[in-house]
Amino acid sequence: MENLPNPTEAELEILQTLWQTGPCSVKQVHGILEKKREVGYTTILKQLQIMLEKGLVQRDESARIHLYHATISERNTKEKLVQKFVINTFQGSSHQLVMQLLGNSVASSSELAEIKKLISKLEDKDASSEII
Amino acid sequence: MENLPNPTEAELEILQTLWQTGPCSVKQVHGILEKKREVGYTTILKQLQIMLEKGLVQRDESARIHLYHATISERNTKEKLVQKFVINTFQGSSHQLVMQLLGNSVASSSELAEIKKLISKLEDKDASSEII
DNA sequence: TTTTTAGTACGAAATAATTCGTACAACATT
DNA sequence: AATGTTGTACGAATTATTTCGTACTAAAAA
Repeated sequence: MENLPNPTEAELEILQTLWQTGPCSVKQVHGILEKKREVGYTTILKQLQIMLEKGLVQRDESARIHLYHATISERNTKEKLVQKFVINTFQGSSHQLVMQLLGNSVASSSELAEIKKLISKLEDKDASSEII
Repeated sequence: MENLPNPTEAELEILQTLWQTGPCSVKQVHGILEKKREVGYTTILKQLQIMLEKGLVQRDESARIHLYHATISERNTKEKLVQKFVINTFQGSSHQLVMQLLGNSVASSSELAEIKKLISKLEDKDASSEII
């Protein structure tokens, strides 16, 4: 349970690739990211090396072509990032953020339904804890 | 309608102060922020000067003590920051972010009620647009 | 008028983040 | 074996962010 630093923006972009694709060579990561924006091969290589130093990724060096994989889970990483964002931007009030998200983004009706379902579940939990 | 850069983390901290308190001198901002963390007076001064250059704040120089105020609205700024965050972290899916927020943060029942109310309103809007 | 106080301006150091050029190494092909 | 191809390593430039020391200026106090 080490305490790794939060990934930076560029690092997160690479992590997303690794989460989605699984273990990747530098070339693979570069190929994927280059479709989104122009970026040099060695830039990605260097990023991955830095992330290795930080412990954000590990690599399999048994073959000549090293394969990198994320050492932190998508779920956990995003939770931390969200937490930090909420503190910085909404002084810790995630409720405010939810309200703004609902107000701005046009959620589809199926998405709204899903959210309502989750809320009901939460309310049930709430109610049962009140009984104690 | 200029297009100003998004504030950095330290800049946002200062903006929050200005939004909450209204026009402030450097000393006032410093006084407020120093309660949260140790920070030098000239650091805040310099930040405000940089923010002035960027156009994030304006100042009233008519008196000896300059008064700074935000040029960008809290609402608008946070919308942009949220948008960027959602793109970086959730590939643009604000729905995912909402679900994670609800799942993690323990919302109070009154907050949940408020969210439900907003959803109903959104569903009404949705329904009326479907009729077309 | 001299001195002290309270402010702003300026420059620049420290740190972090991002990017890439060049060199070197291993493998494949001729 | 010689040559080309495809990797990794290393160093360093660039840019953004954050911080603060020192100098200067205007006002207030003595």
